[in-house]
Amino acid sequence: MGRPPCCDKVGIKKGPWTPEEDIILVTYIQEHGPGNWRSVPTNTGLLRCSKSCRLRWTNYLRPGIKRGNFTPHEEGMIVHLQALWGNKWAAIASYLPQRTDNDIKNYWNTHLKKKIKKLQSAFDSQMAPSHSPLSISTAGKSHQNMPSAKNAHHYPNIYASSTQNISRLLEGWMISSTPQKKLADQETNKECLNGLVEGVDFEFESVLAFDNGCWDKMMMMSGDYYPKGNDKAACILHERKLQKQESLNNPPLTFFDRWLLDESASQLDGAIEQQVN
DNA sequence: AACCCACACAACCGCCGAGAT
DNA sequence: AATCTCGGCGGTTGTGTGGGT
Repeated sequence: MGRPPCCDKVGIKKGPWTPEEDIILVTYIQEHGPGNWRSVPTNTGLLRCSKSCRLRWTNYLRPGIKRGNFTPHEEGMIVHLQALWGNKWAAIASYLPQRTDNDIKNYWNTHLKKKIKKLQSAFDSQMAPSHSPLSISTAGKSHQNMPSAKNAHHYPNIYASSTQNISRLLEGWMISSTPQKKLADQETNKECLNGLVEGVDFEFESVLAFDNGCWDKMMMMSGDYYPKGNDKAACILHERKLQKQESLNNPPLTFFDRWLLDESASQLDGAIEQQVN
């Protein structure tokens, strides 16, 4: 068979990351920028495989990641996009700034799938399946114009907050007042408004505004996509990659916008909220 | 108090594509 | 053209937590 997975190597640690490991990883990435993951375990002394380091950074330590409950609008976005594209989590995540594909995938598998199953059976009992807007999509493989992907609770109070702290520390490393930070501020505003319609709408619009390469630009500024500290050649190469991605990453939103804004979308949100209550 | 079980989610695995050699 | 390396993605698993009995 093929070569053994990198994480099967002797001496490679598995399991939950400790705060100490996180700090080592974050410190290294602060100095060298994300990328070249192969060299990370070697240079940091971390007993983790490169893949594990990359995932830890991408899903948890990367600045600007929002954790915690999904808003009804985020739920709605996920449901619509899943229906549209299937289980293309990375693509869906590209329309939900601050959420990782892993987070969305988990949320779908643990919450939304069940909710929709229930709702769908309720719909099915009342009308023909073709009228249901809630069918769990098996689409995805057939969609050629997909946007390309890029992108402790076990110690919820202590560890999650330590991760947040690391993220906050990193915000100082980021360029101040990035679009991402503005979004975080908007989110804070929204939370302050505590469910007021204005606040929710504000966030919703900001989500829809993530078009025309905003995401890529944001990621560049956050340092996730841009090879900070790497040599010039790597940067040029990266620019080329970005240009190439940009042409793939920005599907026309007009259809999607209309979908999200049409009546069925609000019906769905209502249905979901009803199901939650 | 002890056990069981469902849940939530972090982390891993396997596969794939792109780029380099 | 073939092979290798790296990084990304989606599916799945492992494990701690909390609620119920």
